[in-house]
Amino acid sequence: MKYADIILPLPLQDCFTYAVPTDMQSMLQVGCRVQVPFGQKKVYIGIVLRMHDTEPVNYKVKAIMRVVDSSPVVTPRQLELWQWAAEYYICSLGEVMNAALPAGLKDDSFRPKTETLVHLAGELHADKVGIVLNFLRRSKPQQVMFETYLEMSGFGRKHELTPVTKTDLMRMCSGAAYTFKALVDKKLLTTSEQEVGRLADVHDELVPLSQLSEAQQVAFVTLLHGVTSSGKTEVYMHLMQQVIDSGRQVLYLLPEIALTTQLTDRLRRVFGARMGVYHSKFTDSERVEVYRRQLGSQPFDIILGVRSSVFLPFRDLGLVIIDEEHEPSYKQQDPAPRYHARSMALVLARRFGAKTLLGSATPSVDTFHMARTGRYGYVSLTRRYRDLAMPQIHVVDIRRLRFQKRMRGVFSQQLLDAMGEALSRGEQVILFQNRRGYANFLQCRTCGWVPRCDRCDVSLTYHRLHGHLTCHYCGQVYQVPDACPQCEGREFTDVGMGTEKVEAEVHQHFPQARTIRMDIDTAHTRHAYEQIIGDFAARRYDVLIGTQMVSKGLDFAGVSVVGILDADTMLNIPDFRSHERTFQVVAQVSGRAGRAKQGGQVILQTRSADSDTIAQVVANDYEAMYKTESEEREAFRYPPFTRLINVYVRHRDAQRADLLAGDMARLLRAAFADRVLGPDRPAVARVKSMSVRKIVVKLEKNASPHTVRSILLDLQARLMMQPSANGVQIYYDVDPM
DNA sequence: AGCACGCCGACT
DNA sequence: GTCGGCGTGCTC
Repeated sequence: MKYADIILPLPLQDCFTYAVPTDMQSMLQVGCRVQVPFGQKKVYIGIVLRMHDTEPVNYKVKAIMRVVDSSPVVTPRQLELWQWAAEYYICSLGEVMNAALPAGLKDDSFRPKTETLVHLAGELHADKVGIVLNFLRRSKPQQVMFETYLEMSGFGRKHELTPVTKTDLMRMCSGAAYTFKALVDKKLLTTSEQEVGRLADVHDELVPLSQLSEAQQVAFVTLLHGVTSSGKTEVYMHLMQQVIDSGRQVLYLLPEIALTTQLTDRLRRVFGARMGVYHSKFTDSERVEVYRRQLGSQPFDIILGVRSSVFLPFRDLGLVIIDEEHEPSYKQQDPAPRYHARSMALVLARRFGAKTLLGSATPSVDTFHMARTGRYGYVSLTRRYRDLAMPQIHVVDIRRLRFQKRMRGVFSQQLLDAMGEALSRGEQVILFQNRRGYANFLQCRTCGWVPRCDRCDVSLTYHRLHGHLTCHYCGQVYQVPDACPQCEGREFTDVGMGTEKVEAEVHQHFPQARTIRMDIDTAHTRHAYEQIIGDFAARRYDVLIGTQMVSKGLDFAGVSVVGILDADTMLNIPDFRSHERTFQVVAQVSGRAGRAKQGGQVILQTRSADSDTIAQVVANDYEAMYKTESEEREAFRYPPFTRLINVYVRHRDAQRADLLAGDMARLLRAAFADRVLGPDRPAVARVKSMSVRKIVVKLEKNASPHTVRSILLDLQARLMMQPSANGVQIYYDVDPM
């Protein structure tokens, strides 16, 4: 075993082969981290993928500098999953490594957290302490600190002194660091370092699970289609208990935004310290600790985590729960690997022979299709927990109202009336508007000019609060121009409406109402997000105005009215899933109403009042939505009847992007015939100064991912051989969302 | 992804 | 005459 193939955390297709120095040969194992030189001066931490004796030809191998681990940090099972992901999502193993390992395992920066313990110097006998105190008389701070230490350690009261941490000591006597140092220098106190975990200790008392209804007992495998509040979490907890009792592990996946303290606390009360939480908002060191703990002999029985927790090491996984399985945020968008945690979790579960449970009130058409065609089991929980009434949805045709000039800003009279009544009864209101900012964009009154981003093909969003314009694609901030660059006009109108403008209009109609906004601008951190939710739940606000964020499983007992200001923004997105999305979002947002005792009402404003989707949402008829959607998708060959791969061609120069995308499409057509669509300009055709073109490939469901990958990479290589292909970037999005 | 090598504009 | 712009090509 003189050579090792190493995965480096880079977007490079191949592994790199290094020589294993003789002294390392006995200790090196597949899955261990190694430190290797790369290029002229770079040093990387890589993962051993394979060990062998085949001497590479054509280049001189470099040697491994250091073996970081004495035992693997990536198990053979994980490596298999990495390879599956790289193949299926057409990316490099290095990119998968980047997604799979917390940063602390990639850059060698992780140090176990230690704390300093303070002890009485060994040679200092009890009878000498009085002398010492006398001796310290001249320095009051030193005397105080020493006395504090004696007090805290139980000196004179106990035989065995209690360990005192330096942090606690300093806090108790509010002493200075140099005072402490003086005591150590005088050999009165000594210190030692002790490793401590960052993971908070949990000693909660565990509450037994309540008896489950009959329907819940049946739900063991498969798609759990349960309306909001039907008690899905109870079912999950019951199954989790069974699985951990049998000694196997559970992975409970949640979309980022749904991982709230509410849910964590609830699970924590039942499972206590047997559950670990893996969340991107935790510090990297905390994530490293969870990761390492899963490798060790005492792993958590349950991992509650977000997308990336599918990459954690598991010893014996018995159950995977994918909650809110329809959530698009399970799909990683930008840096490769563009993986879908739901698909990865299904693969992971299959490899372990673990049961999988997909839960949603509004399942994805893809998952529902699998259930309908008998490949997944199906359990429906139709009764709302404690038989809460489903909210009533009233559709308001704002197209007609606008035509009749009967809209009052963003509000219909009907919505204003409902809000007014609710507020006067002391109830709360949620307004949903899937757009941040104040106005959608600004427009010159005279010539119609619209400020756009320099680097992206989008109009800029006006944020009145900060008085500036931002690009929601690259984040670039712009000042509002004094005059229109086209006609020198000085007046601008704001077109469209975002959450900020909605809030301003609420103030106009209800000056006394206390309002709060929730979108990425106001809830950028987990803390800010939970603060808003907490404040609203505690009734410190009357009206919550938000984007998608407000739709996620939050329980607000005081809400009786939900207003959806403009359902069309979602409905008209040019994407084959836009109707499914609209149904899901409206259903989820509506679920926020009627948690109150008397059942709430939803006012849905739309310009497409006669569309099928709106009718289906109003009737709460998921099956009808599924039927329309699946017929349409079967006819036009979209998922779940095909598998899509988006091929993106990117170039600094727009014309070259067009040209090369055309070339790529021709190559693709030669291989995949009429399964190829495009090239097209995506909705945003230029991002960060790069022009983007999109080609869609629709493949049969049974097409081998391996074959598809090799064909695509082969075509890509052929494209890159053209001299004109200089500077082009090709990337793939498999199963795009 | 980095980083070095390499060939063309504004400066001590 | 150089310093440095970022185009292009390689990294075991």
